[in-house]
Amino acid sequence: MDAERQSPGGERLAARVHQWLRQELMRSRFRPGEKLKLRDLAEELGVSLTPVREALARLVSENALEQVDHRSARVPLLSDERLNEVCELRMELEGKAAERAAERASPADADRLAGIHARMSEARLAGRAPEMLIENERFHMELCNLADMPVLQQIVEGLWLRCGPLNFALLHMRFLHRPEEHPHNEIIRALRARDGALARLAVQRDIAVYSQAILRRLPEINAARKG
Amino acid sequence: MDAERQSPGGERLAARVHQWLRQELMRSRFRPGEKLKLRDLAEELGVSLTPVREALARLVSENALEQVDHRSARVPLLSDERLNEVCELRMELEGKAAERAAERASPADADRLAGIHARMSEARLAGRAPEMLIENERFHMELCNLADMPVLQQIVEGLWLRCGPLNFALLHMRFLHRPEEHPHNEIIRALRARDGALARLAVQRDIAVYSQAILRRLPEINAARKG
DNA sequence: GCGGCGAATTTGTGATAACAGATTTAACGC
DNA sequence: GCGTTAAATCTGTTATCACAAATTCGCCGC
Repeated sequence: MDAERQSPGGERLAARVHQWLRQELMRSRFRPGEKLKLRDLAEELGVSLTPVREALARLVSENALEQVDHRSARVPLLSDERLNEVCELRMELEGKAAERAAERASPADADRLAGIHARMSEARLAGRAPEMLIENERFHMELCNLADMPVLQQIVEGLWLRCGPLNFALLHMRFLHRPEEHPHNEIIRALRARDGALARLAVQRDIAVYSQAILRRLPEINAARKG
Repeated sequence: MDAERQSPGGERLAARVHQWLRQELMRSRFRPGEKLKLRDLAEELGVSLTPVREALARLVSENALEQVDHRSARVPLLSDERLNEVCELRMELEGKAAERAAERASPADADRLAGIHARMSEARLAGRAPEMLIENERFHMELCNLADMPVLQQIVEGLWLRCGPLNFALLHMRFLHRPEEHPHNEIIRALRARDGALARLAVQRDIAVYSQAILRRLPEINAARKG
């Protein structure tokens, strides 16, 4: 770690740690309730405490982590009510984003979204579940991006980050939708038809199904929090 | 500053700096475009760079500040579009909060809100403009609180924080509403009548008027950013 | 005067060390 | 054996230091 002391590419170390942690969180590497330790993370990444500390502080601010006793940071445990609230807000905000996206998307945008969904379906059929999660996130983020509302997009990203640690429960789950009637397909159709209302309903249906599926598993997710 | 070296009351220094900066931001002490310097703030507060650094990192995460060139943090400049987006989201989210608040608020809750509004009106008539801003914020936050949706409340707080630095423009402004028809009064009536739809509309009207007023001043706000 | 170049200062970043509170471990007494 | 307590360790917080990138300032040549 002495080899490249100061960040050479103008890239800040703290930002890299932050990004890395964010990704690991979305990949459900850490379980709800797990405590993240400064020195462990610093050693694994080969950096000092300082950038890790800054990254954790930022993640706490984003509510991706919570400060347990004014001391250490841990992955939050979501109660039923809290998960319901997050999903309700996602339906509200992603619904609005989808509506606006449908009103402004070009055919090329719709194609791009279709490509993401195709890769996601392919990953699912091939059993590459983590990749499926990543592509699913990409689909929703790209849809938000098409709405051209950056503040809204940041808020939605924050809401996703809260649910990330729960998604490992999806890894061993059966299909949530039958492929031919996946809400993503309907979203893509809505974009092509410039039908805002349809896009909103489709994305809300997608979230509702996700919400129900996770909610059923929530007891066992929160029970196995000793690790 | 050597007097109480280590935080005695179990209070973290970084948290205190964060809270202090947040409040100064809401009181419009710093102008949009102004750069916040680590060593200046550290000296003013009598602490070292470390806690200031963490506080700034958190505020950047909350989008209360922005990182300008991957280096220093500054108070964001809001474009017309951005301000419009923030206000649109506030109307959406605070509208929802008001609706839920109206469905669950007790008469005592309505009284409390009426008390806050009374203090706000009093401060305004007495010419204590900064106090008026504080009480106005308190009114909206308390309304969100009554909705019993903590995630929603956090998001709304974040949106307020983005507008905080703009509010100094309100200090020298004429009344936005004639006192007898202030939307806050209608909100209180809606709470007493358990009328969710009315509460939503009233809060949205309040925000819309605010939005228009600030929007008119935005050019001069952003012009005087040499600070 | 004016423009560009280089040194000095400013400013943020990361590592390290000292420290305090909490937790774990160990030992002792009963 | 069991409970209590004290020592050792773990863990997060802060201050200080060293360093690099950016900015500022001043000097020189034209």
